[in-house]
Amino acid sequence: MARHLITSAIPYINGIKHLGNLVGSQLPADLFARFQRARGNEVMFVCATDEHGTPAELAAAKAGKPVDVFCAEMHQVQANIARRFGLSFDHFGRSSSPQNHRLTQHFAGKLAENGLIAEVSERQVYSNADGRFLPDRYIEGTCPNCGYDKARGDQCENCTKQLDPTDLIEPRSAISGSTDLEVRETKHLYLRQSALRQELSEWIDSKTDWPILTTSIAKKWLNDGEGLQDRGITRDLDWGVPVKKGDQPWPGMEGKVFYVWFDAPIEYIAATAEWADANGKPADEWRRWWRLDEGAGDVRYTQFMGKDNVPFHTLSFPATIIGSGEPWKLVDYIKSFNYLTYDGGQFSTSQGRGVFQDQALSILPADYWRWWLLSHAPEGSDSEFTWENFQQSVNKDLADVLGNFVSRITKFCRSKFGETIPEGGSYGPEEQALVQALTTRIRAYEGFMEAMEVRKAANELRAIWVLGNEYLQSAAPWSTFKTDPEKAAMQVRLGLNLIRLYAVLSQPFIPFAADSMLAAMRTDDRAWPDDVSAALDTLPAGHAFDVPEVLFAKITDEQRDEWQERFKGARA
RNA sequence: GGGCCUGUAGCUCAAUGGUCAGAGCAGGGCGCUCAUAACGCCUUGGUUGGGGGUUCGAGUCCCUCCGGGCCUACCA
Repeated sequence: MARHLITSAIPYINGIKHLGNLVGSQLPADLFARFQRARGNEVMFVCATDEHGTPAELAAAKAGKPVDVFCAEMHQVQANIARRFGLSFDHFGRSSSPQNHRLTQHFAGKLAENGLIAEVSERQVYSNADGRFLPDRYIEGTCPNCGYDKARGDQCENCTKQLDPTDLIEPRSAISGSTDLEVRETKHLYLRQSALRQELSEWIDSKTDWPILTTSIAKKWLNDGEGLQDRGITRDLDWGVPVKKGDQPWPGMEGKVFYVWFDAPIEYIAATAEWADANGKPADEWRRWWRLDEGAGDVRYTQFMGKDNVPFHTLSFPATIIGSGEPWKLVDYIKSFNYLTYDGGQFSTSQGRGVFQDQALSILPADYWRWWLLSHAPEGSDSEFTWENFQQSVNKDLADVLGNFVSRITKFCRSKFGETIPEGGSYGPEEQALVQALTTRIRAYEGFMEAMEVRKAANELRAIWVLGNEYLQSAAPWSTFKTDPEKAAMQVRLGLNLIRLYAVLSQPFIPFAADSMLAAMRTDDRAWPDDVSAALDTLPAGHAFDVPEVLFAKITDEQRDEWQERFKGARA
């Protein structure tokens, strides 16, 4: 039995995410996790909220709440949304957990022991009015290059010139607008990634099967300019993991915390530890997923993320792990995604453009979104959400092809044989051909799922559904019933068994509908169809079932128009 | 500016350098009547963004131009 460790990029805490965040990491990760479990493999699927950093502090302040309270609340909100989308995390943790504090401090201590931490004294902008150091992009002013008056300290959005905050004319805090700024000396820890460049480079070069999107971004950072640069891993903030060297104080670093991007990936490990603690399991239960010397030798580790996360997962986090000198599990495969765009533009949290996760769930069941998003996953390039496409795809694939199949066969059986699987008859050539066609397509489906070819897997699954309609059309039990009721009984029995088969195969994509289908067939047999012929004998003659409610109601033109209007911008 | 990705049917996408560039949707025709006016079969539709080159052979490799997107290290 294979063992799969699966992590999804951890969503930031500062608000409810839009659909792009869902399709870029959590949803495909869930698809893969569900598939591997369905195949009988052992799976550890973890995710968490990413809770540290300046934006979290500012969002909390805006909400008028202490940051820890704000994060605890938002964690619950996000956990609830994730549950309602059917995201099957074994644990949904928090990067602010005590487990992550300990592990982050542990890694920093090991890196320091190995000479991979440098203490650097630098000058940063401090805002007296805000009482905090300001990250470059939180400083605004007039661009010295083009005169644009809302240039940010890292770059001018108008002329795209790279800037240093001290270049700005009349700089002010982007938070309060205060011009009472000063440059202060402050000391920070840097992770000496440059010292690990060769090792990282060879490691990346060995990953020849990774998506181009993943490796090209990594190589750019490794080779651009002077090569991989060291990265500051501490910040002058109140909220975060206090800087410590293992469990010891770090002289000179009092009052500082680790940089969010240092502790966030470590949360993958910590979330697994949180899982063990939450379930009353001893530490070796989680360590067997992460420590090569404690049982993780046969684990395959797959990460899912949007392309913006790639540098941290291909370089910074591996540098942390390799640099620790300890046998922690490195990622085996990184599946990265492009962006989902909304009606020709970007989803925008600030402008309320596009559909947010809570809104999506408030208008349609999760499976509608799961199906559309996964079958249109932005694998090769960015993909676009439009209401027309969404309505068309969902109505056709889910309502017409799958839902109507379930409806027509169950209702036909009820009217001719009652709500019990009918007896009699045996397979002819048509049924043999169907089994053969199903087998071919199911094997292809497995291959695509194994390879995380999400769109291709969706296409194949849809083609499997279509086979059911093709069979019914040519078998025509409504005709055979008139001349040969036994044959019609066999055809109907096969059709009803297809519903269970489809539920099992479709469950990674549309888990809620799959559950409804199994419930209607009054079975909980989720055995994977390694033998298709046997799988179609699962429900025997005499087995009672229910005609289910409409599985997928269609999206009407009126609904589509209303939603299009409602979500075009300026969130209520 | 630099780097990377991308451009294939009206739309969304496929195609280890090798038959006539294929699917789904949309459009058109026919069939069926079990079904959510659903399903099935057939079918229209292409100078693969433009131009040049390498090759026996290019959607695929090279050069160049045009369009779209992303990244560029203190947002995460």
